[in-house]
Amino acid sequence: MKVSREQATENREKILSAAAALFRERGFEGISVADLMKQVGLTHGGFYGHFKSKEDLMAQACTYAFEEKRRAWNAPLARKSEQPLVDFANGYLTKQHRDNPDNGCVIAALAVDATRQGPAVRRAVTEGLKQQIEMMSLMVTGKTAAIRRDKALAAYASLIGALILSRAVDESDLSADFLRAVQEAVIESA
Amino acid sequence: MKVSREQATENREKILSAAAALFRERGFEGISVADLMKQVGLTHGGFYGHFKSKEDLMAQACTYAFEEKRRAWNAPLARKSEQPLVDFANGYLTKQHRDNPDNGCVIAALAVDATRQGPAVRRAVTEGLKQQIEMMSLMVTGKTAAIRRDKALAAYASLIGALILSRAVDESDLSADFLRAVQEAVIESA
DNA sequence: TTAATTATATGACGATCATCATGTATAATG
DNA sequence: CATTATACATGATGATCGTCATATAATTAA
Repeated sequence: MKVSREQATENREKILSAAAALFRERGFEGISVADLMKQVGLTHGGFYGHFKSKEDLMAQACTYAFEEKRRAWNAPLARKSEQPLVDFANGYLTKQHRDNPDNGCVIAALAVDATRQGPAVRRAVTEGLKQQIEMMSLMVTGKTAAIRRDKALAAYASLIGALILSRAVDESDLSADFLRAVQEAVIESA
Repeated sequence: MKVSREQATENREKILSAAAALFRERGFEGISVADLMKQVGLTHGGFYGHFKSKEDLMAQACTYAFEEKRRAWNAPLARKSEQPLVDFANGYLTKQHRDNPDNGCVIAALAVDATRQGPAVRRAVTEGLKQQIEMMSLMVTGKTAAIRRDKALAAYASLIGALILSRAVDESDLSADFLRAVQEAVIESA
């Protein structure tokens, strides 16, 4: 059955959106092409009309998810907060974010997975990460751009580390401690 | 073919050791039972004489790897270094460590994977992580034990974050920058 | 309206996987 | 030495996977 050109474009977008969520939630290998298409309401065969391969989708879904998050995370800068980094960290290191990876940070959810994927995925992840770092460079203070960049690199490593650890442990107190301890460390360093 | 009881124990140990390395290198799903056994020089059938399931092996391999690393990473404390945290970070944030995950930090390699595994794996990872945090609490300074623990939590998040990011990106300059920036941040905070 | 195009559905392919049943040769036991 | 126990080998099972060939039906173009 064919579908209007408009509908087809919408379907493609739905696949991307569902993949961006499911990959973050379950990892790249945690969702099959068939299951993904089922979630979108299509059958598996149609997938290859939209994407060259599953790996092609992985890369595009990462880029899609990065763009999706960029606007939301730029809020502290957009509203010209006095302490944008602290605001950003406060939003990033929440239980809400920890418990909803499907709508969360691409890096925290998929960076390790991406290490084991092909060049296209690595490329997409690196580009998204670099844009994140650029954004965070605007949130820190420092005499030179190089100093600000280093601060951003270190701060981002802290944030994704804390989120990953808070997700990995099976003790809720310890999980919360990671979020809080790094939040306080960010505040202190600001 | 049967094998001496001693040889069987040795084989079990070899499976654990190989799994601890291969899981860290490729992720839990990145190595099959058959391939793992081949690396050890055995066939896949014998596996289930040693382990209840692959997930059982995952959990045991994590515990094995944690113990393997504990001694090495305790060195700065054992030699009563003046700045044990800095020494530890200097060893942790190296290209050598980045490029050899199979012999490296269990958490940096498998924490995200573990999030998607069953209770046994989560348990093993949480226990290993807690011991790491305890060790790092002895490397930092602070008035109370609670303060030292918070410092250790934050420092560890930074370290694993930096290592994960340095492994994920496909630009060697950026990769090195993550290692260096966090190294400097640790030195500064000490 | 007719013809060409194409988005999706159906079904199949070969590969890979975890797991298990069974066979076999050797160690352990007496 | 004879018997039993068992560690491992072989091979099979059913499930799942990515991918593709083909069919179908509806849109688009003429």
